[in-house]
Amino acid sequence: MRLTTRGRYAVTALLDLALQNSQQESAVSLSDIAKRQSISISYLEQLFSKLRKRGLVTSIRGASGGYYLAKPLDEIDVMSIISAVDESVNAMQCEGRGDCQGGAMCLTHDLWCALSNHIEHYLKNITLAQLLDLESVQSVSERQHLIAGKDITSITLSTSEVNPA
Amino acid sequence: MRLTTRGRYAVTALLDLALQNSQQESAVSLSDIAKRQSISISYLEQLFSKLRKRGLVTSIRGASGGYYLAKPLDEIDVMSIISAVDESVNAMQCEGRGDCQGGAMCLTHDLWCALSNHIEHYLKNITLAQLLDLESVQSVSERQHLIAGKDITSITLSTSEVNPA
DNA sequence: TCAATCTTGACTATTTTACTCAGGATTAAG
DNA sequence: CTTAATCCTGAGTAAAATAGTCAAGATTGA
Repeated sequence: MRLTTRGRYAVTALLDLALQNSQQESAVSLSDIAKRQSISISYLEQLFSKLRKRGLVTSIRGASGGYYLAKPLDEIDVMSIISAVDESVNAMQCEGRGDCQGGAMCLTHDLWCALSNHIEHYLKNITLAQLLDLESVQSVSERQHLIAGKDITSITLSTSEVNPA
Repeated sequence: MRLTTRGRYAVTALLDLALQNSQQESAVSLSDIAKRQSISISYLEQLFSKLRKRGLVTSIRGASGGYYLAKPLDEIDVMSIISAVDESVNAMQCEGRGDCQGGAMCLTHDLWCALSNHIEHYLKNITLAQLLDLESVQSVSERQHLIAGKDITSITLSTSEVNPA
């Protein structure tokens, strides 16, 4: 199982790209994203290389080049982003093969298998479109001068049923 | 976010302990668990030290000593086990403080916050008692000679709604 | 032309993981 | 009382992963 800052950076960067794309016609350069989100350009280059190979972004080379989202906002989910930059989001060391314990299945195989599926399903159902609508994303992006302030209705992630506290 | 093999080993070991406790009166030694689950004794000692400090197991020192579960099976959930041996299962680097980006909240703060809550809630609702009832745990433990074979009704983890495939 | 940008791949410091090792404390059994 | 089995503690370590940096090149708008 890997849910590290790398995946987080990737989602943040794509969210920034999405916000900027909505404000301007031209491609968005990595140096812009780097400044705004406090991520090093070199590191972003690494991440975007993988994102491009997975078909999540398209690139324009040369001066005034940069990146665009390759798909509509509601067709890019968080799971795709994370799995593009991390090798796996799999909680199982046997990668589903069931040979955890010297070729045989270990006691907790099914537990980790179910957990992986659970997380995967959860992240697959959150798209960039949904994230953009979040109130918190709106307010943070205003602070970062990504977009102009606008009236929004308060939208929350559908986690009320899993976070009753 | 940390869901590594360490947490896995801990759950596996406690599951072994639970199974053995149900078969014998005496305390279960780490060397027994080590043999059956292919985990080194030294590593188990490290894990059980943390599990004891969290009140999940009780120990008996000296010859023919060992461990018992400190609570009933249905009061020990997977989340407690994992958080006992891993520092955190928190997907956020700011640990919920919201100072992800140089003191301010980053764009994806709420997403990771929701994800953490989601996983946490999921794992809190799986207890050792439930795991013991799993058909796969039963069959694996029979292979490991932990328990005698017995007729069981097929019970599955309640993941059908998250794993439709 | 040239400066901005993407592209690629190698390199590196730090941290985490998954252990091992050594020695001490405790206690049931002989 | 002695001994062996066990828990207990803390330090040490090799390998892997993470989170980057660095250098050199390719492309292209201005």
